Amino acid sequence: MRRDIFQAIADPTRRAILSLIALQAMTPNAIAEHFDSSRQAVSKHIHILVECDLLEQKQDGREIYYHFNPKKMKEVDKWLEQFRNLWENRFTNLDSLLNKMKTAKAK
Amino acid sequence: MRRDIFQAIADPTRRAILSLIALQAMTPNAIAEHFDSSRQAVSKHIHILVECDLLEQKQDGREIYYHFNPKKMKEVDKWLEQFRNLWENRFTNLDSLLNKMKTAKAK
DNA sequence: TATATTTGCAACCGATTGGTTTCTCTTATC
DNA sequence: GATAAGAGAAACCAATCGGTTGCAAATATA
Repeated sequence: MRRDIFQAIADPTRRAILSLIALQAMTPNAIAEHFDSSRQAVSKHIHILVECDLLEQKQDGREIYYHFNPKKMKEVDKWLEQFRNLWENRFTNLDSLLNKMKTAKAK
Repeated sequence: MRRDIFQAIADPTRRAILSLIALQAMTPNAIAEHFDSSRQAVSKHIHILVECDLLEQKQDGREIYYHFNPKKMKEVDKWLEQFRNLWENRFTNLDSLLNKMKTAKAK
């Protein structure tokens, strides 16, 4: 099943894993030590993150190092783009323009 | 139950609703017309978006207009901040710095 | 070679999710 | 006043989620 990046970052544990891996590549065991749940539960989260390309794995003997893939995270930033002008500059967006026109009409 | 904004934007229908409302405030019926599922299903999505402050409602007679709240969406942008330098400028982040040090050591 | 470590995979389970249908309430409209 | 329309609330349901335990495979290490 194909995973969605928005679904991937919906879980707080997965967001915490991403914050960890973004600083340094780690093995599943090392990651799991940071959480209360079992290694297998963490491993399932990692699997989901790999499925949607947020993490990449590099085998080293019997250990697997998981690396963060920033390019994929960029997709969320890209989606946010449509809203960014709404909180950065409220006077240039279409909504306030329409409101202005309505107000002008009403007078 | 308190909702999480990341859980709120995890659903594709809810993301589509947000994109709609960001352009113009709308009533539940008007929103529901854009989707295949029932009005009640869409209404539940709206309810979730209101719960986590992504939407605000303004009553007008028997109609309710839902408005987009950009400030709340800013929270996602804030969370992305920790990853932004990783895709914008790979040479200033800690990871590549450590890699450089490792490479230097190996020589 | 025997044993320990690291990891993934499968089965199972209760809670949550997203959908439906049905109902009630409020507000226009005839 | 009677009827229609807009919207929320509740009950129900199949599917998915996040967790667990148990097991198998591959790789170090004694």
